[in-house]
Amino acid sequence: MGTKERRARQKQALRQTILATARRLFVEEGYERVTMRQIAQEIEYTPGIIYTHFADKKALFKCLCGEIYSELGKIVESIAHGGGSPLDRLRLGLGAYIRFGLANPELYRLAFLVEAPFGPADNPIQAGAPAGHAYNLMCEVIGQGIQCGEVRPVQPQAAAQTLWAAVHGLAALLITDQSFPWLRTDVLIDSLLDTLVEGLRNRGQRRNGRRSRGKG
Amino acid sequence: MGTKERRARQKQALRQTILATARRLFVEEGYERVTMRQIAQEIEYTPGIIYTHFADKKALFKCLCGEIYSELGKIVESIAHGGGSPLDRLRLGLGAYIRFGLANPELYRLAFLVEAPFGPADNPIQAGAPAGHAYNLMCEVIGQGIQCGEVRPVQPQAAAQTLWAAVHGLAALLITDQSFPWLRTDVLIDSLLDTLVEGLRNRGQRRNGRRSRGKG
Amino acid sequence: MGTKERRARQKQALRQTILATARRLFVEEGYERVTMRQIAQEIEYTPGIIYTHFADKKALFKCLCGEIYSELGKIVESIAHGGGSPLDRLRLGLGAYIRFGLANPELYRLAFLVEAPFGPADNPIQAGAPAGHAYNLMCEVIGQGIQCGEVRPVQPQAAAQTLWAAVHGLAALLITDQSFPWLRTDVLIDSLLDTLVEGLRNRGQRRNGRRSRGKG
Amino acid sequence: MGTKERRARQKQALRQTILATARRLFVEEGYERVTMRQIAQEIEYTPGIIYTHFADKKALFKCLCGEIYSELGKIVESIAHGGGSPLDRLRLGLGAYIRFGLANPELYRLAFLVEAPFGPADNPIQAGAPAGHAYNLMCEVIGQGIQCGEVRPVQPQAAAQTLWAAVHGLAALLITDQSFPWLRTDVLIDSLLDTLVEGLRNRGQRRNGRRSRGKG
DNA sequence: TATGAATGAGCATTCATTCAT
DNA sequence: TATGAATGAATGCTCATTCAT
Repeated sequence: MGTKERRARQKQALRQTILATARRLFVEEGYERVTMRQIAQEIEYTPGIIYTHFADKKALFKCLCGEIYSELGKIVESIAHGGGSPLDRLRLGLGAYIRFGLANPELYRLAFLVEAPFGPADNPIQAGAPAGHAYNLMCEVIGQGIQCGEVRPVQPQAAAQTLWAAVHGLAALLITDQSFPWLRTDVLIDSLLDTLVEGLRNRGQRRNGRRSRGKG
Repeated sequence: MGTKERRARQKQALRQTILATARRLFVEEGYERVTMRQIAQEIEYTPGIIYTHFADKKALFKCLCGEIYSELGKIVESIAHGGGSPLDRLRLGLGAYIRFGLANPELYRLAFLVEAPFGPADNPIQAGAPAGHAYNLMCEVIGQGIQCGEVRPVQPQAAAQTLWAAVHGLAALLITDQSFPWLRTDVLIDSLLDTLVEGLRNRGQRRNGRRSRGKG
Repeated sequence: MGTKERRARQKQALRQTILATARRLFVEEGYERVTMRQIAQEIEYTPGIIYTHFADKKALFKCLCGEIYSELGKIVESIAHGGGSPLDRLRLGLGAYIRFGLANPELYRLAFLVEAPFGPADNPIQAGAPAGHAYNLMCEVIGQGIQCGEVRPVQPQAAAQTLWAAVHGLAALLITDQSFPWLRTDVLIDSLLDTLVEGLRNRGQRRNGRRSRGKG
Repeated sequence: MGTKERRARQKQALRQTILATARRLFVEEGYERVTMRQIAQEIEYTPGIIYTHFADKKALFKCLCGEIYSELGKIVESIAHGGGSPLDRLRLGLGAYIRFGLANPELYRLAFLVEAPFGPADNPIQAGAPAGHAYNLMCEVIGQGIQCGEVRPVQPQAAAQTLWAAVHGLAALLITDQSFPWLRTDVLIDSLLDTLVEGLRNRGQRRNGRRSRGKG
């Protein structure tokens, strides 16, 4: 009989409803200001029901974060694994990162801007393989760029952290600070990526840097 | 009567004490986790006294934000008005921005990270003239750089917003995400500024770009 | 139909399982701290099932108490009916009482220590015929002791109540107060029984009773 | 001005009211079943007020226990320090103990029968100097009795623990089990004390006491 | 018979805020 | 001006119990 299945499906659906509602509220109001009662009320259940799906408020929040890190990680990876020169792939990946953040401001805020209730120990950002993996990929790609002479001889890790910081900054400000007279998003993204990529590019004074020679 | 004056002075002093204490606490623990009692206890008064200076907790917080925007703005300005080539001044200013943020993670967090209990409507960031002024200055300096050939022909506003975003990103991540295995702060700041400045520098194919000539 | 019987048997079995599990849990954690869910989980059923056997938590608890009084009563009886002089039987019975209590601290606690959710009105201790029976036996044995000259001429009821109180006290304290630096259980039991039995013993009208002779 | 004093007095009065009410409720219903709300309602204040006098529910309870241990300890001490032979003093002290328990059944219940929310670590019974002191005194008095030949050669600690257990048992049962057909309190106390004291008394130091002869 | 989703009342505790003094 | 007692509403969370299936 399908009774069991239907029940399981319904339970899953409710779980999703809880997650979606919580996600929205956390984003709108911040972790601390959202109450379990509020979430319950929004989904028209009693608070207790949430505890049949998540151990506590923190667990609910963590679950949301996990989802997001995973999504973001996958996107970046898929691009970094694609074709093109290292700097091209870097540019694409960073662009995808920002655009994902801007396309999902709630998620991005949730994952990187909402004050997390985590101690440094159980921060899912590093525990989460996907995010860590994406970071490692960036280091790799930068290393490849250096080897093939496309990228200045920088420390790959420093560069990777730098690049991440920069794109995070743009995403964060655009999401957070909607009252500032920002230029068009496309313009800003291009401007940032131009600056970052050109700032990393090997200008090949001594060697045969492709670009500079091609242009010179 | 000097009595009145003395009283006014005392009141001002108390107000400052409250602000200083609140700043420290908000920063150490976050807006939500700081209680009025905590502040009062720290200054060795009763909670009620705070309400003779500020309407409520939110008002106290807003007042602090205003102060911070102002401080940051002044620092950046002072450097941008100094000597050196445009890119040099830019680099100095951006570095000062990050370093100020990292030296005062508390304030920075307070001013730019989301814990604020503000809706987008009453965010004091837009009201803050000082911050706006610093932004205008950056545009100006970039314009000067373009004119003297040191900087690629970019749109000054786009570049200014881009640069701010990048340095904000680094400050924000370093402050927020203490569980990530960051490299040394100095290395990261230099790496970021190198990338940004080089990414903006005119590679002087025709003219005498300082850097390329010095190295070539 | 054997079906009906089997069902009845199964239901009985489940009831026993519930009782056994509840007994263990109540004892390990106390009435208030045991939850119906906990019991249900332990027997691998859902909480609802308990309500098909017992009206509510209180009823379940009462049922357990009844069982316990009965067990204790039987043990004491069996010994009192055995052989030996009255004081010997008394000593054996009292010892058995304490040892039963200490061997089943859970049950003892359940039956005689205050965690019960009963008002004085519906305390099942008075309803428990078995316990009462054991008490009557004690009076009888003491009477026999007096008659045969082994026991001082005391009021049998007073002595019986006294003895019960004393052994109860030791059992209760040892069970309840595990933080006190008690001596070895055996030592304490012997010490108590020595004192009680000697305190009751007739000091030798026929034999060389010390005191009476010393005084005479 | 007496304002401060009056306030202090009022605060003390409220504290006493809280203690008295809590004591009554804890005794009537047991620690777990009493809620802070209940106490608050009873004294016609909001729950918060309790927390201005006691850190939490546990602290409130501990405070009550402390009071009781102290009272009991003092009573026993004062008697043990009085005049008379060791056994006389012992008898008086034990009697006082029971009578205090019966005269203050609520307190006694609170201190020794209510299921305490303490781990073995922070049980005030041993931390509490008064109770511990009383116990030491008993050992001492018993030791004196042995030395002067009034008491059988027993292990003082074992005897002390035994005696305490016995009187506790009587107090506990009389308080707890009001439905049993107990004889008159006086009769029971005398009966118990007779048995205990005679059970401890040395039977014929100079002559042929059974035990001493066997050993001598 | 047994499930398990769901409830509703309740818990200890916290805190911004008020107000008589 | 400053106090501090007191409030009232809220918070995260728990649990005995119910009931459609």
